[in-house]
Amino acid sequence: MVRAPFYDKSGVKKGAWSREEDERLRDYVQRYGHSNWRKLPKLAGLARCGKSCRLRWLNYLKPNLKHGDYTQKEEEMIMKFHQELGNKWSLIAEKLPGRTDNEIKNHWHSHLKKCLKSNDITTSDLNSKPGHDPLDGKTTHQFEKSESLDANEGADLYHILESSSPMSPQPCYINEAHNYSLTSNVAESTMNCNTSKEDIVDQWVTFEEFGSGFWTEPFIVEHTYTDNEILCDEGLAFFVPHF
DNA sequence: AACGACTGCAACCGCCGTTCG
DNA sequence: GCGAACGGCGGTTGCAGTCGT
Repeated sequence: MVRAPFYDKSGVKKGAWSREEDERLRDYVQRYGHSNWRKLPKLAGLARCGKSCRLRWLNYLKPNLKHGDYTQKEEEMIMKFHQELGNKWSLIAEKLPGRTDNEIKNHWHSHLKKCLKSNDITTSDLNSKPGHDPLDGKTTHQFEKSESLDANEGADLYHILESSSPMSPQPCYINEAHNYSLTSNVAESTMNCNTSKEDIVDQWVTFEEFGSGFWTEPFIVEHTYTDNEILCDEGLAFFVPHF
């Protein structure tokens, strides 16, 4: 899937990163920060160039990153923002917490571009119907899946967006009153919706209190949420059911 | 089972803007 | 003002895995 590791003529290592290199880089950045990427590999004992280290950190090692399946909401957001911003992947990535510009760009080229093309979506389609599924009634392999989720038109949606990777645990807050949790980076935008900060924070407990089964236990949805409850302005909320 | 075509994605490359001496 | 150093960004590439024949 990735380039095989090799050394260029100046002795700089290229290609796939090993687990050991990842650990070295993560340890160094978490301990000392990354004030100078150019000097970092030398100081961290890595045979990589600074750019490579920076890329690896931003796209893979940085905490709070999400990897893997995109939700329908995320895909809609990517398409909408791409219509507005063009190939400004870094700006689009800012709108999707946990996603990197590289990952969004890849996903766009491998999935969404084809969908958009085959469905012949126009800018007006995407902009004129905020909150409405712009691909309603169209069928591609990507969105047939989504449609099946929303089979009951007008009904509340079940949205479970994956949280951070177990490889990079982060503080996670549980709202006992509503049986879901919010990751810290989206709490602000969610609070703007309909709840005061105190209303939420007082009832949260930390992720550590879950215990070790968190990442292996299946999620059970006990409550449903509308689009508006989940998506507020530019922030995404990540819901985790209460155990 | 074998093989070629296709896909997905991590990583590389080169350009551009900013900062600093 | 100028040039070097650096960070950031978007486009592109390489290749393992998957799919189709």
